[in-house]
Amino acid sequence: MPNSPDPIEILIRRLQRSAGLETSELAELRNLPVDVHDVAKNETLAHEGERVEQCILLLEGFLIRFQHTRDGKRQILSFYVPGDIPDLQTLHLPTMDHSLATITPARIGRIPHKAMRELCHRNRRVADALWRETLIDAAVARTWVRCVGRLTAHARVAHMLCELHARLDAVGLGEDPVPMPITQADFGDAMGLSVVQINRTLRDLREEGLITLHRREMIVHDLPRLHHAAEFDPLYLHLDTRQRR
Amino acid sequence: MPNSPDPIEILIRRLQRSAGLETSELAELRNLPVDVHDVAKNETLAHEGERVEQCILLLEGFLIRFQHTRDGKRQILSFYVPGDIPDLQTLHLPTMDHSLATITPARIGRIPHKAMRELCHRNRRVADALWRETLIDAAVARTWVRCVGRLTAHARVAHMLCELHARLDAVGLGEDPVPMPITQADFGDAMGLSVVQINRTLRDLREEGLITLHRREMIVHDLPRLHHAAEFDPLYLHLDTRQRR
DNA sequence: CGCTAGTTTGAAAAAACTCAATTGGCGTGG
DNA sequence: CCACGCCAATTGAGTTTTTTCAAACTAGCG
Repeated sequence: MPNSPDPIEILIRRLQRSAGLETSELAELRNLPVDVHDVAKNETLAHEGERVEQCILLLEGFLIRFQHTRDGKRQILSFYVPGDIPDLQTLHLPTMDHSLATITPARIGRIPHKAMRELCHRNRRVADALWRETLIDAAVARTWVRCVGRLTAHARVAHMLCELHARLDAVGLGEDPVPMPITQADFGDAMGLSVVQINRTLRDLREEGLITLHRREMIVHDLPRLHHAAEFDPLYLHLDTRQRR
Repeated sequence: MPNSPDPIEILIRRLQRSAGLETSELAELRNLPVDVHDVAKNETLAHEGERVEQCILLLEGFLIRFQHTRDGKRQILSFYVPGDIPDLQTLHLPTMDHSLATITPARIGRIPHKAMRELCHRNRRVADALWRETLIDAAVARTWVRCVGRLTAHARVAHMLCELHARLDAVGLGEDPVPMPITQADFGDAMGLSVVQINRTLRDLREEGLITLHRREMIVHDLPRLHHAAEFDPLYLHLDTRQRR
């Protein structure tokens, strides 16, 4: 795996999306202890019910958060892309109410809760920036509910692709071809659809000239029409602080 | 409408679920300015896209949070019961990415963001307790995704009833008959089902001897079997800090 | 070169939706 | 006090969407 940039710089870039932190605050962030690991594909990083003592900063690769049903079906609740902190909520809810797993080989940084809590208590602006990150994570989950509950299969799949594209774009991975190492089975478990339905929907989207998915990469042929098909409004991602709409 | 207890006491009781705040911190909370209003049924309190400057503390009645689809369908994202703070996330994401409305006559307290932010910056334990509340709200949304995405209609409806029961019970409203002023159309919009399907599912649950819904009240005949039918595990509500499971 | 994970397709079955009509409860105005 | 009107609940029936099952196909990888 290629050398990543300094993990803390990835965190800083994320928080600077909204926070406008000062030099002294950046210095504090740079003092955080980060334990970097490489993890294979399909490894579970934290199990539902488990109590965790550190947060994960995703440096490279893709993660999913999921729950199971009694009959063994899986519901994916979010995808995580580089720069995300998938379990930041454990800072105040240390018991996992879902599981976290890799879907690609990944590089992660672990930061102990203790260090993060101390930093938050020393510096309210950093705390607020982190709080804000957890709120965006929540906004994504809410919009996911609308997507699964009320959109057609066609719009649902398009919506997920729009969201992933927007979030990847925000970390500089939005240029064609966009990395999209997500199997059709994963898409199905994310949108509450069967693999068969996902396959047919992706074929429709391809035949409409919106996107092509091939070899773990996506080419977006017509983003405005894809957005329209998905009823996608990026407001809920709160990607910048400037007022929209 | 009958006189409520002091609004701030309702907030304090909520935060004390987990926080164990000290006398001085309670005094600070009691200094928060709260503007109490009565609101009629079916009033929208905040619209998607709007920027808000205060938080709402729900004192009496039920609220919903929802989004629309292009063809006018509605997806309810959460129900709120007395004691909840339905838009606490606006403290750091002031632009609403969904709407908030009453489904019953309600009494609400409005607390300016400014006062809450100042309190949070003076007192990190209060800030952490509020942060934790927003994280639980997020956990509820995530579990809602699993519910809508992967459970059968039968389990979905049962799950929603379990959640409402558990949350109402946590604020002392869980004794039979449980207040449940939610129409079948609302249930449908919440679980991504049609009214017809909700009606038939509720009939099934009644015929199985699990619950009776009548005149805006619910009687729970067999809570353990209802939990089982719903695949309900209250872990995600993080209702107490003691370790479960 | 063969294995495996993932994709693709067809066809029948199941779940849920829509449409349409009816019923019931309750508040309001006469 | 009763009739009307409205909102909500209920039921039947036909249709649509999506699932399930089964099988074939493809591509990367050891």
